[in-house]
Amino acid sequence: MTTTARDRLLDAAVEAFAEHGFGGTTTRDIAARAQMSPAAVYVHHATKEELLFAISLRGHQEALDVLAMAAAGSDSPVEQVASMVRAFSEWHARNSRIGRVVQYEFGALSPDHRAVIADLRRRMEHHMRDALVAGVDEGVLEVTDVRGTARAVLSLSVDLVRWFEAGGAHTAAELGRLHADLAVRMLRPSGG
Amino acid sequence: MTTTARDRLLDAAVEAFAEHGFGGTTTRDIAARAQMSPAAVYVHHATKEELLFAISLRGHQEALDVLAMAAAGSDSPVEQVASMVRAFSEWHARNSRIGRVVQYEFGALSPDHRAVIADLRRRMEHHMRDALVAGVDEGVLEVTDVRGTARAVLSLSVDLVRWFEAGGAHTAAELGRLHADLAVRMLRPSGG
DNA sequence: CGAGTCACTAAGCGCTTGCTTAGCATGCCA
DNA sequence: TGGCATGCTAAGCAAGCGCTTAGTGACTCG
Repeated sequence: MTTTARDRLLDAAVEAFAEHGFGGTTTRDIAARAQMSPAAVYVHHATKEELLFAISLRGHQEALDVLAMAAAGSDSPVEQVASMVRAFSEWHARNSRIGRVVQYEFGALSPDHRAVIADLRRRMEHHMRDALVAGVDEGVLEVTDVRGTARAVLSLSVDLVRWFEAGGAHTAAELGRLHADLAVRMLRPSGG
Repeated sequence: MTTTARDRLLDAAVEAFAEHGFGGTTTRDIAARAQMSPAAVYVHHATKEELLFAISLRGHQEALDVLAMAAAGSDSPVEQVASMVRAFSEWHARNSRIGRVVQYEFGALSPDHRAVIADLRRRMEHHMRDALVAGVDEGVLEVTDVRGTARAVLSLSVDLVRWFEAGGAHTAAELGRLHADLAVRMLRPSGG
């Protein structure tokens, strides 16, 4: 199977990059984790940086899809925010190694690749901002700084890749619920 | 001046580690940024990892102090949380390069050094947890999952090192105020 | 004045790095 | 049956790595 070897390589690279960082990972380490010779890496990817880009692109696209699907699931801005945060946190918990590479190794990408990824990131933030603006318009959310608040809400999900481990104090689903609840409370009008 | 050269080296290492990661930084790069020969690095620090540890230790101690001082400034749990989050976010914004090294390069430390830093991190989380527990006891905060919520509140501050840049859309002080406000709203009892 | 200390450098050692080359087994299509 | 593409490996190249060594000039102190 062609896909299998290529995917084994991607999985190995995710683990290695998450553990040692892009700069601290050797192509020999990636090859060994994928049970291949060092040269096999270059059959599937031209450079180490292209391997990182492949991981980063797929990760960002998946995360963006998660947000888009959650936003599309309701017409109520409050439900949209809750659903986005729950799904985004759950995805980051379930894919915490990919998330770490995606979030921390942005600077290791080439300028061209960085531009592609930056665009995906902008679209993620816009999904959240759109829901906040709609909520303010309808009077169901109270947000003075849309840009800063959207980032803060997304930070709840993103930051968990720094410490999350499967089998720890929280499951992915628990964190999703907790963060969704906290996000909604953050944004609700201060009754008055 | 002895201190000057040593500090120039630490500053150079912070910039280099923040930009390329620990593994992606060469001792030659650090030396060049500090305007010294490569061998001069080893006059002041035995290894590259010890340089990282010196940065990480100082950074964690400063951040812990910031939290401790903020917590000590009031008897009201609500004010404590607001003050801690404001100060913690401001510190992370003003020291975003140090913050990035401190937060992202934990895994590059030796096991011994990692244990020292892990203890400082535990104490940071406990400052926040203590305020949350006090607030729940007094009935001024509503928190069901103290551990998860303490982490979420601190995430607002920590995650900004990923994207913050001086001269961007927000100042450090603005982010401090925004995050403090969001944190308090997150925790206030849902009136009823 | 001479011995010792200190911050520093030029040169380089042994090893590892990202990546290449040459070649081999397998499977597909004419 | 033969030619060619595909997926892989053993070996290795040039460059760069962390760190060491031997030595230098400035300073301190008896």
